[in-house]
Amino acid sequence: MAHHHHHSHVDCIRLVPIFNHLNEEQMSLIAQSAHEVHYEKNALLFGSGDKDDTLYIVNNGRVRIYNLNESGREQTVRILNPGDFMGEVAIFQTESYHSNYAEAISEVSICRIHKKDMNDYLDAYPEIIRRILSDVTKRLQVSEKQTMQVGMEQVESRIIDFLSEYVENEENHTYVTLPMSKKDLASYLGTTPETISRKFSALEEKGLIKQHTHKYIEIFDLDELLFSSS
Amino acid sequence: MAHHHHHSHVDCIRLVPIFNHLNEEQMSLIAQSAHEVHYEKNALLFGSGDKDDTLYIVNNGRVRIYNLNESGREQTVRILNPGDFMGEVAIFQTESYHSNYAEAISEVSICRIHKKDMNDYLDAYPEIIRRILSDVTKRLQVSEKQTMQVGMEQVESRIIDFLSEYVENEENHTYVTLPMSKKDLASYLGTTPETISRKFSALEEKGLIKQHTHKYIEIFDLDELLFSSS
DNA sequence: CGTACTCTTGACATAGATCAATACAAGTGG
DNA sequence: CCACTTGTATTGATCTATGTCAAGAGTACG
Repeated sequence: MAHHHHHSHVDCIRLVPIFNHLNEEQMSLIAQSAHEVHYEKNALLFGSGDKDDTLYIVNNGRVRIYNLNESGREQTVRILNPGDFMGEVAIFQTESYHSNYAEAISEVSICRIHKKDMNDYLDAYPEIIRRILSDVTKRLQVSEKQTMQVGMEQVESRIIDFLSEYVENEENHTYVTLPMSKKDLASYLGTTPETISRKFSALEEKGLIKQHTHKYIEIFDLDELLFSSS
Repeated sequence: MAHHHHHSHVDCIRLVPIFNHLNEEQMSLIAQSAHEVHYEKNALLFGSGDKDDTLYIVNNGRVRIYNLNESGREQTVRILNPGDFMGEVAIFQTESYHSNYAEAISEVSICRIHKKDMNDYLDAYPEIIRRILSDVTKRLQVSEKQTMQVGMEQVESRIIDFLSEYVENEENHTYVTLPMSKKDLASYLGTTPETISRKFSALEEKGLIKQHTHKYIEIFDLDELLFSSS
């Protein structure tokens, strides 16, 4: 399922915000203790309750983190892109158990660094831990916002808010390329695919957006769209 | 509204998990740069968007952190007890703005430490930042769990889950003393006071709990209660 | 002891979940 | 490169949990 490569220099260290302030020499030292691992699409990298003591850094591809409730519904927590890391729960707390699930949503290459090694680097280069803290703090902020949205806002507002975070502009076209399937978007926004589908259709009927393909959505008037949600 | 005291030794440093591994001398050094501030019940310590660059440590009393959505509904994010800290968003990220609201839910005394001073201590005593990271990581985990619950679970399950985290035992009595008003509980669980009220009544009718006072709730059979939610 | 919350209960409205059937898209193997 | 299979997306019909509005009861506090 997962197959291993060994390089003397592992590229991913160089790309990652938590390490890229280091010099070449320092980075290649760290790289030596990192294992590169590949996963195919849909592979489960780890599950809730798994004992583990490595930090995962995404080198290539995308990973989805989610939780399961008792009735088996999934709540997507976040999507990791290259340069993002995960598994810090297992590293920075005394109990080394994962609290959620990580799934490859494309072919993925990952660098894994052991807790023990990581601790050495944290001691040697204190800037690393500051960057990690900054990242985790940011994520806490995002997570708290997501909690509020999921608990208090109508689905339509959540969608609009989500879209507004992914808008791009190009020669007076405003559009969004959804970073995940609508199924996963539903899970991220705490609703069902059916409801997502209906709400997108509703926005389209109101003339606010146009769905060119399932993932490519044109936005006619962003301000009006934002206004309509409040 | 808030009145200031100056002590050469500020007690709160001693009590706080992120500092209490330091020796007396180190703690009193830090204490010297900490300001103790008192707030009365219902005072707002800070609001979303406020520029600020201090870390807040709760010395006495309880503080509620919440967010507001556009329609003015509050989502309670967490309740701080003595020893807990907040405001790390403003400290550990480059932009020094609060992203949520903090309100005293009792009379409160707080220690405030400036970003600049804090950074010095982080450099001098690296263990502090590790403890902070561990705390923030833990909170991220809790927040992600809360997101899932608010998004995916029925209100009754959320209540039961909440109760199960606060159960105490005493001479074959199982009970919960609610750490906040039902109004605030509603906000924490992403619902309304009315719904909370109804669900508690429903649990009582099913013979699973008995509400002796508004905040003191006896639980007859915890296992059965937990079972009934799944 | 009365003013002001918080809490409870009722009646009613509705957003969104669920179930089911069909259409679309993408990936696979011949 | 085209059938075929599998998963994703859409749309409709129905059901239900929970929100909203309103009125009364309980509690706490000055």
